[in-house]
Amino acid sequence: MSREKDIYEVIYDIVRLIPKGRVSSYGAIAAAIGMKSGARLVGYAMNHSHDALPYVPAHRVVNRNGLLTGKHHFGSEDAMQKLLEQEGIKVENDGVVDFEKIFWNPSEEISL
DNA sequence: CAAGTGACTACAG
DNA sequence: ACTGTAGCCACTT
Repeated sequence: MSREKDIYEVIYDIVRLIPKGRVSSYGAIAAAIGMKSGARLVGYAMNHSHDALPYVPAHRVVNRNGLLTGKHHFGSEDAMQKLLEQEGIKVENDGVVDFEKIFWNPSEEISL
């Protein structure tokens, strides 16, 4: 347990910064923190996000295709889709509708 | 120190 | 178009 902020915590912060009604991709977040090829790390971090506090809206994070690849980790396969729909995001065939339109780029927010 | 893991991404067949 | 394999990074044991 390092006193320093682990990369995971940084990822959690990014995910928490995702505004309601928007979604982001693992690769985008990874690139935002400087690991443009560390998409897997983001996914791995999300897996631990269940212990992260405050709550991490991991349901707003999808793969590059906009597919709810991590829905299985929410306990119920419909849980993630349900959460997204509650935020006004339409989900169809396990994929976010208009993903490119509601896509939130963390790099732009972080650079600010 | 080395090997294993994972909610990804890209390229090849 | 779809399936399979490889590369990638940081953390854990």
